[in-house]
Amino acid sequence: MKRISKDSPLPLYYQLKEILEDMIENNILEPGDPIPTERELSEMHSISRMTVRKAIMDLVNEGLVYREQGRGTFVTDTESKLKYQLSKLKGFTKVMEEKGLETETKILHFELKEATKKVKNHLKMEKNQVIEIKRLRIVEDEPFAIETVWIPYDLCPDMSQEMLENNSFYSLLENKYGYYLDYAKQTIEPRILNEYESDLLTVEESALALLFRRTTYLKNGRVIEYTKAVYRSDKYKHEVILNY
Amino acid sequence: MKRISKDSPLPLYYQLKEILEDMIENNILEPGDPIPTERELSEMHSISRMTVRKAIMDLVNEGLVYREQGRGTFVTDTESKLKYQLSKLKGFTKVMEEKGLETETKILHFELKEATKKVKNHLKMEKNQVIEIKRLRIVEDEPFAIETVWIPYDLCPDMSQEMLENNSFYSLLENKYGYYLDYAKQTIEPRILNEYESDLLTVEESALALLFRRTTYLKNGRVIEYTKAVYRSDKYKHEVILNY
DNA sequence: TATGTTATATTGTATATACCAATATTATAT
DNA sequence: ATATAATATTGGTATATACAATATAACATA
Repeated sequence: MKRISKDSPLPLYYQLKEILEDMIENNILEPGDPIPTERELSEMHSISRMTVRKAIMDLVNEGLVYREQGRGTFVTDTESKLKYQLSKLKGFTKVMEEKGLETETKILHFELKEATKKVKNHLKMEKNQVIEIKRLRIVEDEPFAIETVWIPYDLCPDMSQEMLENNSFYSLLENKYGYYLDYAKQTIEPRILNEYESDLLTVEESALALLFRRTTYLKNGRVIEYTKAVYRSDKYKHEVILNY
Repeated sequence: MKRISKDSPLPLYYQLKEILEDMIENNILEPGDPIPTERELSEMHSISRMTVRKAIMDLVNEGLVYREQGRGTFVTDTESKLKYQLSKLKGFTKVMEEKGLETETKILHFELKEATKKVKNHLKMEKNQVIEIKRLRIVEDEPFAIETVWIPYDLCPDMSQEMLENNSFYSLLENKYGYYLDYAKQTIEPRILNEYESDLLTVEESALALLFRRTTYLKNGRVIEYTKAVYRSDKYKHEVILNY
């Protein structure tokens, strides 16, 4: 097992957090299991109990464990973990992956072009160049959604079709460009498919669908994408979790 | 201003938290403003810096303030507060109220009846009696949505139409019955209105709408309501915030 | 004027310690 | 066998202290 190093530049509480996260991730600690007590962890790793508490409180805030005074600290059960994760911003591929579904993406269109006024507005940008990408999302060999994404050219000047074919957009942003995602505003509307769309999605014309519009912000405040996506409604039910 | 009492049964950090929350609520501390430094608060209230930190860290986790090492602690700006609040479970009236819109509710139907199998399933209950309520939601004098709610009779045996006419459902649950709401699962689908619905909503027949199905859970794990609601889509755009 | 340095203020991390509160367990009395 | 009391365990609150990391302002120097 990983151990805590006092020489590491990482804070001690953070190292402990990682250790516990790993154990939960790898099911060494299973949902419902108690984790070692504060005093045990403190002795085990030769760090103070207060430092242990800091690590555990972080995990509580992240929803991985919960505490009961007098009883102990326990790994959150999967049901509640799902509840926690469902209101998070995640890419299409990742969402489907977590449901155990196989996905495929066909890029229908990849173009560097002048931004229309509307798109510029959504992207809150000065310059005029945007990358426009149209993709067909396929789940378990069935066409599922049509996405059109606009990205400010100056934020990803060397983005290519090939890169997108081999990586998810969000992972590119994080790993290649070093951007930190913050949040997205999304609106949902009902929609009747036009001929082009129903054709691509292999449903009868004028079928019902959901239209999502999403504007995604980086930590630095800039808009990194504006996306319009139509999801066929016969195969897909949009689900959200609302916490009180 | 409120002061901290060492004799209070409430923890010191909690009292400080309330004081700061009040100051933010009443705009004594405005969005973007720095709050007093940890050492200042520590001296002002004669409590230790660590206790001050605990109070502030709670506020950070609740999204009311954010911290920058070396600079200070600042009141979250309204934009981010909105972002934080939008993924919360709230009643219809409260949501509209916060947007500054006037609402009205007409109860179309209030009945104690046998639950159908589907409803029983959604409510995860043993007994058969449910209260079925149908309401027309009106915003700024325009019909907006039609809601049908099913509530397990045993959880609210003395619920009456009159009570609902004078209070919001969620506030009744909290204040009259002492139930604690936990979270809700909600699905969203596109829908074409039938004659009855389009009539009530005063839109042309077969207009587009959004159908929400919501199952709400209490802290004790029981389902308190199953709701189906159709919202007209010409006046209403459903908006959600996704955090990364 | 520009640039690097120093001082200062702020939050962040970490320890040691003490006692409190809630719960679980064990021992005891009936 | 069952209730009650005592004890141990576990997380919760609170203090005092020291040093690290970061940001800003003041200052010195080329």
